[in-house]
Amino acid sequence: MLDMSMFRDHADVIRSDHDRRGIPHDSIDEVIRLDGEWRKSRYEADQLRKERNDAARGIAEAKKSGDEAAANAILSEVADIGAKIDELAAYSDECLLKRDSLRMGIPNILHEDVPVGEDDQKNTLHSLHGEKPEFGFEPRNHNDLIDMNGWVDQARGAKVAGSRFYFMQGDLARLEMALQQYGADFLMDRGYTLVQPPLMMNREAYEGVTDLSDFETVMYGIDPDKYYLIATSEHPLTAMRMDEIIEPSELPIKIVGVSPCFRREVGAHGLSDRGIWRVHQFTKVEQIVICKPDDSWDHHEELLGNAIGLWDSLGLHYRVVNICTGDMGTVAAKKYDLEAWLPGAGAYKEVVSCSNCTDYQANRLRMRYRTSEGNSAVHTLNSTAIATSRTLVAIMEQCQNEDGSVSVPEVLRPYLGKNALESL
RNA sequence: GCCGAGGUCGCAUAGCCCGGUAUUGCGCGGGCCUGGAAAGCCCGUGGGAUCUUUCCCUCGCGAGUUCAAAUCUCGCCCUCGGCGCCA
Repeated sequence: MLDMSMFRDHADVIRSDHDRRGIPHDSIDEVIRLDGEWRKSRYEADQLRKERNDAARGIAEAKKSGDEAAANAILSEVADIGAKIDELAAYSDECLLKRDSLRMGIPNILHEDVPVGEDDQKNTLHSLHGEKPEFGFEPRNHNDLIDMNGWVDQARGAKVAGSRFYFMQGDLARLEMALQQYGADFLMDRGYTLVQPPLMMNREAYEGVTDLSDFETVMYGIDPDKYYLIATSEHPLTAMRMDEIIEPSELPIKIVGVSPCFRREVGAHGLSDRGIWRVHQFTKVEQIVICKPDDSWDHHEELLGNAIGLWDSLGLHYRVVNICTGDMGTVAAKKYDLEAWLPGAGAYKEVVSCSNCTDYQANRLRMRYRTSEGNSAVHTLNSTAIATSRTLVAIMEQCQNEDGSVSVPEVLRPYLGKNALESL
């Protein structure tokens, strides 16, 4: 959510950002109008409240000196003031509520480096990493590899839960655990604190960190308790400090979170999605930074650097892209994706997403830090380190052998105690 | 699940019985003092509006009673403690 000062003093910045995104200005104008209405009615109600408070003080004085007649005189003068205040207050509350629910839907201001374009075809190449693997045979896609090795039981996953649920088993499950451990160790070495978050959140906290439409398409809701299963540990870990005023000495807060992630994946179907590339549940090692506004762009590059260091150490081939305006979403001001090469699919596909959300989440979460000029919103950033299911797919496809076995990346061998994944 | 206690400004606290301007300490920021510091003293330290001067709101949340609610009434949420159940 953008700060109100943006609408009052720099509406032109929001308008030109909407132009870059190719969306209309209606909501901006309406927010500004409602803000004016709110301020006006709020001021009038405040004046009436002042009258009432003055009268109440007068009555208190009169009663203290035993002058009942004077007290009653004041009382009759202000008899109907309460009703007037209620009426104005109801109107001003309504304006405020409308203003802010509209404001929640207005996206963050994009960084100037964000390329303009309508969809992911217009994302720009940032860098290429690792060697594209060459095979002396026709490489298989990961779905064939998990089937022939018995590593994932999709049919029984569908039976006990539903489509896109799965049982992961044997050496692939061991590799999954190794990735979690390795990813967490990698980031702890770089000064990040390991945190395991709650896997469910309440609505209020969740609204602080995500696009509202995600409640329909992404998150699972748990009734009757009104909880939501987290779609990523970014959500609880960012909301962790909501409603807090953070001492500057605590900043930057650097966290590595490890958790299962739950996603409805509404609308995703099709043969190309078979396997574990797009599933309802996976585990993710996530990087989180909460910092002072002036430092956030440096931290954004740091998070990208960590992801690159981690993926380079796995020996995989991938590229980094700079996400364009049309592919950006509501919350981030700038986003890099890492896209791993999948030889079986013959394409680069998204495995890491690295975002600077500036003060957008912090404003909604009322998450501030203390400065000598008062309290000011912090900036929040997040980046995938390892999304296990997709990393497993990249490893399977890039490190596969002709017999269908899969070589384990060097750095993971100590965690598994073997050099290749064996079939079940 | 049952019983009990509690939720007040960044933290800690007083006020609640008996309705009438949110108390004090710590921390933090600024100032005075100093060669410099410490100590001491003074001011500030939640949100908002504003004619820049003042005003309004804020005591877990919401309703009610009242001229007036941190304070009284009702409902809800959360935390802590005890008991029960439990990986």
